[in-house]
Amino acid sequence: MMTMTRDEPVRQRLLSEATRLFAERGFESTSVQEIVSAAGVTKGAMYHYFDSKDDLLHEIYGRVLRMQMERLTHFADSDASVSERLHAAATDVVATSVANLDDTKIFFRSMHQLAPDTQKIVRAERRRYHERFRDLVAEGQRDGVFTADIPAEMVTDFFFGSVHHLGTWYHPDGPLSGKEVGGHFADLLLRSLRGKVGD
Amino acid sequence: MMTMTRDEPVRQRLLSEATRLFAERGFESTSVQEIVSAAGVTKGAMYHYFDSKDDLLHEIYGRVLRMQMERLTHFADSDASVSERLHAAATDVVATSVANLDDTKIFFRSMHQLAPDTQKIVRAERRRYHERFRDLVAEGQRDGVFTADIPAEMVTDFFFGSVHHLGTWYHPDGPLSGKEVGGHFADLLLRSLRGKVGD
Amino acid sequence: MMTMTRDEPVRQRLLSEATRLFAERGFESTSVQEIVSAAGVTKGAMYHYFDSKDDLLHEIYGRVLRMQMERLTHFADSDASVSERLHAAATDVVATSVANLDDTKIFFRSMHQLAPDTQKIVRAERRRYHERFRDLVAEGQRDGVFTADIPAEMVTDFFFGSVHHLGTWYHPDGPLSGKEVGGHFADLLLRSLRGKVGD
Amino acid sequence: MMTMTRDEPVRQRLLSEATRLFAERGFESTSVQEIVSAAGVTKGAMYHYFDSKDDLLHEIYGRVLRMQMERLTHFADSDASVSERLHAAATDVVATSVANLDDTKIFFRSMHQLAPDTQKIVRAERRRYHERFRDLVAEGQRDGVFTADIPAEMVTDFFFGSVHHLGTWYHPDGPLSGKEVGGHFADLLLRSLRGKVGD
DNA sequence: AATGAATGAGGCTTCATTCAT
DNA sequence: AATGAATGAAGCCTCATTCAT
Repeated sequence: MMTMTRDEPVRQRLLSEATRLFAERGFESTSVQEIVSAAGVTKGAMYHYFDSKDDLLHEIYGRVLRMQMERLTHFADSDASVSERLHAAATDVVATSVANLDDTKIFFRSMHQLAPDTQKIVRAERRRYHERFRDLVAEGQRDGVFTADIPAEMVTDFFFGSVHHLGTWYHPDGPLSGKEVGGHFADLLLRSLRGKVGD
Repeated sequence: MMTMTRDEPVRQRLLSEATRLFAERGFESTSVQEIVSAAGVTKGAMYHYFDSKDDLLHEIYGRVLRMQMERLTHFADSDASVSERLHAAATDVVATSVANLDDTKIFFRSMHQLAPDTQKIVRAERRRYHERFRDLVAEGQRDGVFTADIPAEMVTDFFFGSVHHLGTWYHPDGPLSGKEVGGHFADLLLRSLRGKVGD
Repeated sequence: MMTMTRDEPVRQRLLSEATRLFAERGFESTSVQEIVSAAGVTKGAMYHYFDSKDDLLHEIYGRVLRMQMERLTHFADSDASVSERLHAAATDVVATSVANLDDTKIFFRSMHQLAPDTQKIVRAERRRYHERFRDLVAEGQRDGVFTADIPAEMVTDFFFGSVHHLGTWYHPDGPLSGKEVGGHFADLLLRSLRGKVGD
Repeated sequence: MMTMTRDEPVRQRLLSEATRLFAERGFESTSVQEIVSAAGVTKGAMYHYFDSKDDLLHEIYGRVLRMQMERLTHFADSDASVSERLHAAATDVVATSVANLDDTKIFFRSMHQLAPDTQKIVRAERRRYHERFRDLVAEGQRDGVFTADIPAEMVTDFFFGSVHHLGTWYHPDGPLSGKEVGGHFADLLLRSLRGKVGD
């Protein structure tokens, strides 16, 4: 009587399969036909839920960005010291990137394939995320906890380069968990901010 | 009757324009027609010098890898201390990546677009480069100069992630030269290897 | 539970919007989605009132033909002289075509888009209308009021070509009203039927 | 040794078949596939010679307009009286329209299917043609040869409506040749311009 | 060394229509 | 009376590559 199928199933399946395929072979090399076949529906169904192939990619970006921003805010706004907050946030973004490795692979590889307008929207959202992280570094620098001899902006780019690169080398069945890699990455970051001890 | 154009010019121009276009809009989104138009020749000319579009990309990878390997070897094999050698090598790869920003943009973005066989060749070459750099880190760790609590392999991936990410944010007309960014990056790397001083 | 919308409004709105859109961009270039969106309903509603997109167009033709036939009959059956009757009928069809310019634009432009069977029906109806007008011309020729050196059939096609062409050049906000244009057209027609006065 | 095949064959065949098909079933209802199949080539060949389906239609319009303008100029610039020149031009445009009935069918039926920019170009060209004809009428009115009680502009629209309508009713295998119909049409036009003799 | 016509496969998208509700 | 998800066919166009010259 009352339908239980929410609007989720088909739409969700399309997003999942698209994510998997885009990560596997790239946005441009994945055909809409492959996506809908994998999701078990027809093209018409896809165009019922999404405006275009571009829109599908846009949704993937949106999902990732919303999640990462939410998590970053959570860690950045805690009561711990700035070192602890930055360490926690850094560990988490690595763990999350590893847990959603397909998203990570797609992120920087496919950004330039988005339509110009869509790209602008995504870049702006991404910029906000970047700035929230950078502010954490800057806060530590202002407080004298971190060395200030390298611009917070560059430190952030330095670190996120490493994060985005995870998709290139990390394998889920390798020896280290995402959390462990995250810990190492956070250590590397924090140490590099300790300044010119013996230099 | 009289041919003035030597073999080089056309081939070179094709490679240059292809590099520029692949960086600007991606490999898959650049048509052979666009490349030859930009180079001022016709398709026939391109297929005279290159086997395929894939081959063109392969050449770009080859050129980059040959150059980077040569430079890395130069710095890694010098007589300086391992710290100095790693610092110099790190600075140089950043400066070189920035000087050839289009190559940097292409590198990780388009690797998966190469034909499987070509890809295998490029990955192997890239692996050798990675290992040479990693060996430098491992050498410092063995010698006790660098902390060994994080695998040299991971440190290398950590650092090269930052390097490859340069294409995403560096602008030639920004405030910092490639050498300066290289210096900062090398500092961050070296410091993060100094180990658990006060942690 | 309580439905306020009567059958008419939605059906009428669909016909109006379809007419407007078909005139504006053509039958084939107008999608069912555009029609129902413009009418503020969904596709299901349209398929409730009409069998198909073709049926919608058919209804438009039917409406126009019924109206024009009715008006022509009115003028053609009056008591006036054949010249007066033809002049009045000619004036009126122009004025009416101008008053319903969208219908006029659609008429000959989209006839061939109708399904074969529907087309046959429309053409037959149109033929009856044409014949009624032609008979008026023929009557005048038989009575010696009009010159008979040009077949009534051709005179009719000559005149209706001009009428159907109105959609191409007439603008409601121009200097002349539909009635005025009708008067001029009727004059041109009647004069051309006066025969070889000084020729 | 020396190739004789001019760029004509394939391109010409494509234009011919497209003209035939557009006239037969309309621009929108004719697929590119149907055109190239009819011409015995593949789609790629068509897109080698034409930018788009729209461009193909544009070429058809161009060809017709160039021809008609040339012929009109020829008749309008002769040494005969204005009546004779107008009669000759009117007769000729009808004969030519009948000789190229497919072009005539396409002309007003498909104009609105052209891309906005293409449409603007075609309309401007068409406008020039229209004005040349109208000037002939105006000249006669100025000279007192034709009655001036109806604007030359409207007389021109009146007449060309009839001409464009030819595609709807004329059949090459009917009793009258194009020249004969042209003569009748020209008579109707000229007579309607003789003014209020006995009215 | 280089051209340019031509292929054939495949890509994204649109759309009229149906159907369960 | 009306919704909206889904289909399936078709449409326009792009493109890497080949080949005769």
